[in-house]
Amino acid sequence: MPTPLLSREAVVDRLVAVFRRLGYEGASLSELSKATGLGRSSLYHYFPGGKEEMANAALDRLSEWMETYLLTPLKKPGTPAERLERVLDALDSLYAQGKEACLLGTLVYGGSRNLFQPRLQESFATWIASFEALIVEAGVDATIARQRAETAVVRIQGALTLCGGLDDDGPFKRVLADLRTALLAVPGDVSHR
Amino acid sequence: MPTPLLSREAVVDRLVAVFRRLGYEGASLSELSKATGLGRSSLYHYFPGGKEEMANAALDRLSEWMETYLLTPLKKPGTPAERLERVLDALDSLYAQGKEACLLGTLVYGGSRNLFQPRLQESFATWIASFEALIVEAGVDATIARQRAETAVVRIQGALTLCGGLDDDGPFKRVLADLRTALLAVPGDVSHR
DNA sequence: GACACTGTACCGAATGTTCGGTATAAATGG
DNA sequence: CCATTTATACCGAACATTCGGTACAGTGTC
Repeated sequence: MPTPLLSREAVVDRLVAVFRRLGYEGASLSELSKATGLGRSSLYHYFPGGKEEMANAALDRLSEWMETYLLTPLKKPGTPAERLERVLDALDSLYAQGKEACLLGTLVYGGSRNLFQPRLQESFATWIASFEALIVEAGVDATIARQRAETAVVRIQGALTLCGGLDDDGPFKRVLADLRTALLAVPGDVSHR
Repeated sequence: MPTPLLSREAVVDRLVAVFRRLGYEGASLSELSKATGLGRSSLYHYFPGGKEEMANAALDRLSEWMETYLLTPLKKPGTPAERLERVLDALDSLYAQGKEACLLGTLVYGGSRNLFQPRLQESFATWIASFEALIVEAGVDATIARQRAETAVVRIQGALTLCGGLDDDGPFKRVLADLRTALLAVPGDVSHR
């Protein structure tokens, strides 16, 4: 076969970008075609299931990302604090310092949430769970760790919403900075939750 | 002239509901028509500017709501704690205990954000400002009050995103419960931010 | 020649929007 | 008090466009 101009991975990356920016309903085939440089037929060659399969491929890509940058760091060497640092750096770059939206958020809002909800559910759950594991490992009580992990994801998501609405990446930067110091704070110190 | 079946206010309320549920692109005229009981052309009688004007009417309605339930309570009698209680109750019911999405969030995600961004910006800003005023009044330092107010809105928005993704209203309930006790905590106590 | 891929043309359905027209109720005028 | 006008509320049907999706005839590589 001719060398593809774009690897499948690269194609999916561009799909992800469009879905993040425009949402599921807003991401028309024309837009997806323009963004990938592929004609309609080529898109349907790679994704016979059409737009829905493209969105699922985008979600696959995100799961892959989470595997790499959230779950794997749990098993890597280093203190919990060091590994948290790496995770937050990865999130910072994933969301372009608060300037780009979250694919999960994009799919949560928008009329086709039900199409993807099982996957959204799973993604959010493993996200929280990975934070939780890290916090527990830092010596925090399991119950507190659990709610602290949820709060962390809540704050990141909320910050992204606010950044989009305010057209200002301040909230995201502040949340991330705070999480860096607050997420692993030890039991004696009650200054964070 | 004929008696209207629905007051304009009632019509807008139903439009709001559809936009919240489906987003701007997802809210088709057929859907808006079905929800209001008005034919497509009748909708254009009320909103000559079409779908965009309908969404703006929805945003007007939200501004009205904020005026009533966020800004007015600032000037009402009662301790800051009492007034905060009322504000959070109002938010709890606005979002149906976490089961319904935020119109602002819905418009932030979705490809037509730029159409509404000035209004989104203003809404988020006054929301934060109203919290801030309440916190300051409770005797908290202005700088801390500011960031605490932002965090509160961040957490509410994030919780709503998570509730949608997880199909579970737990996060919203927990955030609201925490805000009830944490938002006005006095300077000596550093247990919240 | 088999295979992976792509461009073109096309489909039915749905999109947002507009037009022509009807029904009703209040206001107007005698 | 009645007839006529006028303003409003609404609908059905059609508008052009775009939607997601398909059929097919290639093209270029192994």
